[in-house]
Amino acid sequence: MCSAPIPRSRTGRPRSARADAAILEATRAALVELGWSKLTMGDVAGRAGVAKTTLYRRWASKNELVVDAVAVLFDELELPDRGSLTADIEGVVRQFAALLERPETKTALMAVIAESTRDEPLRERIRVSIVERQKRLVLEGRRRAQARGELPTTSGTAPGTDDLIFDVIAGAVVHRALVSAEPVDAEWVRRFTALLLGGLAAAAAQP
Amino acid sequence: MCSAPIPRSRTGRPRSARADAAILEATRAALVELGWSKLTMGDVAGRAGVAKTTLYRRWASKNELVVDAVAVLFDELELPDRGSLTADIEGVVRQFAALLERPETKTALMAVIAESTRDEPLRERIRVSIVERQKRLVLEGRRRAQARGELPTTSGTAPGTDDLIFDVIAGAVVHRALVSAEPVDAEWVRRFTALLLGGLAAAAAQP
DNA sequence: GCCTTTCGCTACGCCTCGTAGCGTAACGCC
DNA sequence: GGCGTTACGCTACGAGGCGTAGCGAAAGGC
Repeated sequence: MCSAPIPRSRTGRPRSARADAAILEATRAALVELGWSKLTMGDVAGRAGVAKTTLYRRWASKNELVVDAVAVLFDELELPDRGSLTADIEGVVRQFAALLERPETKTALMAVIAESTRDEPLRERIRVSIVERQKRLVLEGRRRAQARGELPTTSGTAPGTDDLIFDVIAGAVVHRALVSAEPVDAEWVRRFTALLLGGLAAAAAQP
Repeated sequence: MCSAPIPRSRTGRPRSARADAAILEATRAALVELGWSKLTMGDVAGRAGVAKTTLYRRWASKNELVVDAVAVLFDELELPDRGSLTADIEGVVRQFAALLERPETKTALMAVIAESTRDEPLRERIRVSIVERQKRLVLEGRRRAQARGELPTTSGTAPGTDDLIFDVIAGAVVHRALVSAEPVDAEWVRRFTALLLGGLAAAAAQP
């Protein structure tokens, strides 16, 4: 999330936090207007009102800049208690779909993932800033469902189940929205959730 | 799939089919070596032994070229009858995962999908050349499972079910392999298939 | 008030893009 | 076999982005 992890000198002129915010905001604006492929570092610098060199002092490449600019959007995802596991899943699926509808996430997410297949540090950055960060939703949802008695306790659950569920939910929604390019409407959400819950129930029945 | 659909004049020197094949092969080789972002049209032309202008006469952009170069790889997917729906699903999931392990598909697939979010014709090209084309696997698998009595007949199945299943399978595997960047090993395949089948069984029990 | 670091700015070499123009090569048709 | 048509290889070009270097000025810590 932060442009320079920690090891920054204590002396000298400090980096402008204002510039950081302006750059990330400008990056998102540029993504909306231009999309990933036509976004240029010079353009972002111009929008943010900073010099291009300032930009390169903080982010080594367009990839890392965009990851940071988009990552914060995913933190908007929430999991309010809707009373049942079904409602909780449907709610988060709808939220995630809405997030993927936004042009800046739509055009950036797949692009940085594509780049990450050839760039291990970038993949790690994505994993830490976005993927692992949002698994909290699965953990919270399961914890709540267990409290309600809708799912068996953790002791009876195989390790890696949360990862599996996360891949299924996020993967299906992304594929529906960006690859199939068809709407994630109420009907689809209902049916997908029913499918997933049916699978979870079956798994709970016979470990 | 074909570079120029059909409306090509009958007179004059015909386009070299040899060049077509060489270009697509060179594109795949370049994807393996350089990845998506560093692949250039000039480089592909050089590898294929053709002039850069020849390349532009057939494909308007790098995006369309790569879609055509990669699309044929997906046709390798097969669905041999493995005796049960479980085995059929596990088999195709393994095949799909193996395909996504190949560097040329790994780096290209996400990239062209990212581009397609801002390029309607490209999205359509992907849909026709790859996505819709591979739904045949779902249709065939369901048909077979119905013949075995493992699934109810089509009449009792809601429309769009095949699309849902396709999004779940393809989405989950892609997400596991490229986003989570963890191996699609035998254990994961087994558990994912069990989850999906449990969901299908539940859906069949109560329409 | 000095030292250190960042800042904005300008300029640069390098590369890729996509196109234009040329002469030549390969085919269908008569 | 000749003619018309189209594709081909080649060269060259302007446009534009990349990433870096070097400068003087500004903004903090001590």
